[in-house]
Amino acid sequence: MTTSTAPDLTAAARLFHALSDETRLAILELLHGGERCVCDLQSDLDAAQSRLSFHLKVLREAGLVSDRKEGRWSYYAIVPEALAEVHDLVVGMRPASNAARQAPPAKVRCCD
Amino acid sequence: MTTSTAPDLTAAARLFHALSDETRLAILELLHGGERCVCDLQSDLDAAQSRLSFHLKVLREAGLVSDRKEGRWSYYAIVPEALAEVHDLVVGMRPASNAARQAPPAKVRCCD
DNA sequence: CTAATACATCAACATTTTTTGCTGGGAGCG
DNA sequence: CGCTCCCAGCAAAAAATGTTGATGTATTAG
Repeated sequence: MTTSTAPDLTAAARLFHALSDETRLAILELLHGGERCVCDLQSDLDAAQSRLSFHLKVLREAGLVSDRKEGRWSYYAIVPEALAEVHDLVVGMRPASNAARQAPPAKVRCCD
Repeated sequence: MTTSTAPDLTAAARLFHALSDETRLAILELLHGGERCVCDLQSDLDAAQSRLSFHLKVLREAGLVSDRKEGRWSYYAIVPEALAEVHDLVVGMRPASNAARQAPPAKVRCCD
């Protein structure tokens, strides 16, 4: 109820930040089809291993992907819940449909 | 459906980047209720004018907000279409529901 | 055990992004 | 006009990011 639409800007910013890089979006795109190990991504994206590791870490810390170790491989996958959260954030931003023009009326001084 | 899921990562990254900053998210939150002039934002966010100007520029160039000049004020407002675009991007990322585990099967060498 | 593979992590750098302070222009008031 | 207010833009400093190469640690093969 009182839960105004102020859902922790910091967390939101972190999520969007994780999505704000081409390499990371490319990774997510590859993960779209399902789990992948780092070396797969490495060859598909033709990116240095340490670079991928870095970006995967960002995605992981943002909660957007999960990692699972099996033998000597690490499999990464998208965390649907995180995307759902992003989804909700975006939806929550839409102006109240007919968002009253906030009446910029007879103002003489703006900031008092 | 030739619409491959590769909708220009660059454009997507640019949009998400604009959303990846707390100040900018705070601005959007204020604009949620409708149009606002810069000085309103300035007092509400307690941020330096030039700082706001900078962030508003980022949001504007990303197409997320529009600006309208009236008298000596500049009113900014959310561009719903842009949010819709972001929305679509997020939706398009969801793994194919039961995303086949991509079968990480009997591998001996990973990257050939 | 030794060697090779799959990854994470670290330090050093190059780049980019933000912040801050200042300048200037357009708009309205007295 | 002269003055004040609103706001964009720029230069320099500060902070955050991404890249690269090297090193370290499990895990598995021979």
